[in-house]
Amino acid sequence: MARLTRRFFDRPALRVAPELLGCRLIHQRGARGDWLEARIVEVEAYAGEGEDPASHAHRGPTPRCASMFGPPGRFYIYRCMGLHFCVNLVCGAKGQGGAVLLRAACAVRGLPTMARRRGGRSGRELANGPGKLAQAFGITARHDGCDAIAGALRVEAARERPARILVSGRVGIRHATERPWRFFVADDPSVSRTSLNRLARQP
DNA sequence: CCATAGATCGGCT
DNA sequence: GCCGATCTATGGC
Repeated sequence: MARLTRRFFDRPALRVAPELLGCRLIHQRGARGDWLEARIVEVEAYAGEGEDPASHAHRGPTPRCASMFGPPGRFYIYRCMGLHFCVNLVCGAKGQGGAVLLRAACAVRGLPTMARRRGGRSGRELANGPGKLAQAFGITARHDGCDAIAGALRVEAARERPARILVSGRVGIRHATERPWRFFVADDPSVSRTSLNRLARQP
């Protein structure tokens, strides 16, 4: 077990985000159930209330983003475009509203279950996007607000730090509010494919 | 390879 | 009403 600490998440999302690369997203379903595990390869930071126009927390708490304002180290899960779910980790002190979006991961354990949930896809296609990652893990709104440190669904510390990390703008954010807050593992096939990848730089 | 339509929900212009 | 922290299927080059 390589548990993360509450303190790890009790920092600005921008600081936590790059350190989540290489960490493991794990979904342990009962003593005899499946063990799903994936190495996180792409994340985005979103700041709290009043700091970041692209963040759901920008204008303060709403019913949807209430868990962003809860204690750090828990999940903020929301439905995107009416269809998919996106998985975030709450960062910073309680009441601030910061979070890191998990955008992509490389599946390392429980591949058959993920493949079934992903309609028979395999390899990098299992979790190379925010909605795909949530689908592969079976994550829905019922995980919103759940503990991400010791729960059945959780994040564990990295065994090895990624060799090279790159930064780019966040995907799908309007130019006026754009910030270089997307972090991903260089040359990793499980990173989502976007034109921003070519423009990425060293942190 | 690239562009686009459609699914469908919460929050705000 | 409209737009968005998305993905897939489809059609064109």
